[in-house]
Formats: sequence, structure tokens, C-alpha cells
Amino acid sequence: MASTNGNLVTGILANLPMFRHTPAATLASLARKSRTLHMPRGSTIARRGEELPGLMAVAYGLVKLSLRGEASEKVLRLVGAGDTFGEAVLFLEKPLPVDISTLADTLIVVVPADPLLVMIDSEPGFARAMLAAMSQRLHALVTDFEAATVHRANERLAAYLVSLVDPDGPSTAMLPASKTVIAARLGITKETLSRLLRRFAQEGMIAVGRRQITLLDRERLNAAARGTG
Amino acid sequence: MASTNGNLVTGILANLPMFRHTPAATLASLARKSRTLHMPRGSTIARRGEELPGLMAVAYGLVKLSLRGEASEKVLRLVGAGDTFGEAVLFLEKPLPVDISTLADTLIVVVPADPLLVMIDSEPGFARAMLAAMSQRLHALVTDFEAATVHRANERLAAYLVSLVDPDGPSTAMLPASKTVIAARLGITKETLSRLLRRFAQEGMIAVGRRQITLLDRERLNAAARGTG
DNA sequence: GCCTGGAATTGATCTATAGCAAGGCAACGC
DNA sequence: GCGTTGCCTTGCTATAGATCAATTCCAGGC
Repeated sequence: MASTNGNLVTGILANLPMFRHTPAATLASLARKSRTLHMPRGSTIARRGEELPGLMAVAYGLVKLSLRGEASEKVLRLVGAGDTFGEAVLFLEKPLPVDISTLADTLIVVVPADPLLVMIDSEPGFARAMLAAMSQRLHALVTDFEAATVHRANERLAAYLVSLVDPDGPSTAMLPASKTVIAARLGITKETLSRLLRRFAQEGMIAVGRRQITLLDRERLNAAARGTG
Repeated sequence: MASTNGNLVTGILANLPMFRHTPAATLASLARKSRTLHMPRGSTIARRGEELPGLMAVAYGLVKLSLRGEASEKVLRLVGAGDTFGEAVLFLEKPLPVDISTLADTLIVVVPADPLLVMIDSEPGFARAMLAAMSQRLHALVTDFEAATVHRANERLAAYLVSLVDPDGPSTAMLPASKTVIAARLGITKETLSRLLRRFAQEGMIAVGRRQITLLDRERLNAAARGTG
């Protein structure tokens, strides 16, 4: 469905870091070539092996990129409002290496590949913004890779909990998804997550209430994240 | 040390995929601004937290990018002749997330960041080549991530062994590094690697001689890599 | 040829985390 | 209210792979 509400789409694009320095006119033109994709919670957007119709920007909702081994799954990334995915497959002939689905009612802006490729050559600074975005993604992946391979489950969880809350704000945060999904994100089973949360709570480091987590002792959590606890 | 042998450097750069479509004159100019870095086996090129002086292209030798947890280490990537590293940190303010050292006597061409950034804006097609290179890297990392998190040690090893040999060439290949390093690359200990190799050999899937590996049954190896064995 | 040091093998344990099974709890429709 | 349906929790057991501890195997230097 071609968007009848160009302003909305333009606004969403304008707030993405990679378009921070793109002139308004160019952005409006890009928005006109884009379309929106509305998906209810639990929909499959694409499966491993398929292709993506363009760069995907999440306007609202929550998208899950995951790897599936028989039975269990590993969540590679959760993409929320104001974030994008699909950059890498734009510039490559390769098919998607992940499954993509929604964890909430979600609106996505689909920016087709062609105008983006044109912009890379014509719009000064855009290529660099895109490279910076991809570098960031690469960096984040390396960090996750490190967590998954050299740190243990309790360290990963501690680091994750700390990352959930604003460093100098209140110590309370909501989990962005169900504990089952969070567990898959952390590369552990829901059972292990449950046990670790209880242990942390018993040790007085956190308090848990449904999806709400309160950090009671950030010092010790940070130590635990480093394996120094 | 500024290179006194511009031809050599130009040739090395010309053979990198990302410069495939760069005009010879531009390449020569870039080569003039580059320098070479000769490091004996076992040298540390940079440590986590430091910065890199530019894009690093390996002319000959072998470079190891690794993550270190106390005691054990995980090898993220082995970079051989004709390959590059350090792209991501060029476009980001972030420090290196890995330790970098040489596993053999190595010559590196260091291409400083500034002229590359200029080329991104001025040289049509170069930005896209760079984006393609980074996409490839991202894709490879996702593949490794999947291997490390959803596949088991024997599956990872089977997949790795298959990837070592040319699909329609001879069934024999040399390990690119010591078994200790290969083990760290696969995210297992050298002891486990040793046991798995023996098991594969006993089951008639491979033959092992020092660093030489011969695949005797690719079918079963592929099955093992998929966990279907 | 003989030593010497790093790499590889092998065996004997140990442990973190998975897997299974059986509830428990909150939310929602009727 | 009261089942039904999805999470989530909790206890028990199983296991892949790590860790510890000896050897053994080479390759290179003298």
C-alpha cells in the first residue's frame, strides 16, 4: 500500500541517525518512494533464505531477528521504534541469514533499495552515515559475540540488566519482551533465566516483579558482569 | 617507515575487492600515502581499547583478531594475505573491541583513514564497494555467531573442515594455524578438538596427519555439520 | 645423534547449563 | 464466577565440554 501520509513517513525517516544530515527535499522524495507495512503481533516478516524488499525502519512496535536451531532459537537482535534492520542484505546478493517476526503490533517503513543506492553516490555524507551505521552494528555484534562465547550465563544476565536502566536515572526498568524471549536473547533457556533471576534477587542485587526489574546494587551487578563477583 | 616501493603497495591494494573498480591513478596516490608495517611472528599489533592507524591490508602472513577472557581466548577471525581488517573502527569513534597479533611473519599495508574518507565522497562506486565489504563481514559474523550459539562443537568442527577444502578440488587441506589456535577459533579447547578429530578419524570421516586433513566422506561430514548425523 | 621446549594427545574428573516434567499464577473470555 | 491459555517457576536428572594432570611427540639447534 503506497503511503497516503507522506508526512508521517518523512518524519520517521528524518529521525533515523543515518538520515540526520539528509536535506528535507531529498528525504521527502525518499519517503514518497517508500511504503508502510503494518503487521500484527506474531507475524512473520521474512524467513531465512528469503530477501527483503528494502531497508526496514520500525515506526512503532517490536521486531525480532532470530536464528533457529531445531527446537531452540537464539534471538540475535530486538529492533524497536526508531531503529532499522536489513542494511546488510541491501548491499549483498546473499539471502537473509535470520528469521524475522513481530513481537508486538508493528509499523514498518520500507525504503526500497534503488533510491538508497542512488543516494550513496549523489548525496554527500550519506555514504559515510551508512558506513557508520553498519560499523556500529558490527561493533554491537562483536560485543554480543564476546558475551555469548567468553562470558557465562550469569555474567551475561548481569550485564544485560545493567544495560536496561539509564545510568543516572531511576533503578527500575521494564523488560522489553517476555522472559522467554529475553532468555533466547541472552542465549539461555527460560528455566535458567528464572533460576538466575531468583539467585540475584536472593543475593539482594535486584528485585523482580513480573516484568519489572529494580536494581538494588549496581556495584555488585557490575562486578558480576565482569565475573569479578 | 614510508614505503620506498610504491609498486608493491599499489599492487597489493589493487588486488583487494574494495579497490577493484578504483582507477589506477587514484590507487597510486593512495599507495603513496600508505605505509608498510613489518611484524615478526608473535608480535602484538594492537590491544583492545586502542585505536588503529588506518585500514589494514595483509600482504603476506597471518593475523589473529581475538577476544580475551581470563585464561582462555576466543579467536574472532584469522586474516590472511589479500584480506583486510579494521574497516569498522575507521568509521566509528569507538576503540578496538579485540586484541590483534601476528601468527606468522607478516607484512601489512596501512592505509590512513583520511584519504579513504575523501575517496568515499569523491570516487564513485567506492562507497558501495566499502559497504559491500562491510556487509560481507557482518554476514560472516552472523554465521559464526550462529555456529557458536546454536551448533555444538562437533557440528562446528565438521562445518569448518568442509569449509577448508575447495568443493571440487582435492580432499586434502592444511590447517592455517596450530591446533591450539584453531580450537580457539572454533570456540573449544585444544583438548576437545583433539578428541573430536580422533573421533571423526575413527569413524572414517577424515584422516589426520600433523596439520594435514583429508576428507574421506564429505557426505557424512556435511550431515554432521547439520547435526543430522 | 641428542637435547629441549612448545604442541598435541590422553585419561580422569568436575560443573554449568540443558532438558524434562510437574505445578502455579495472572489475565482474559464467557 | 470459573475454566482456559500462556507464561513462568521449581525440582530432578543428564551431559557436553571444561579443567586438571600426566605423558608423548616432534622440530630445530648444537
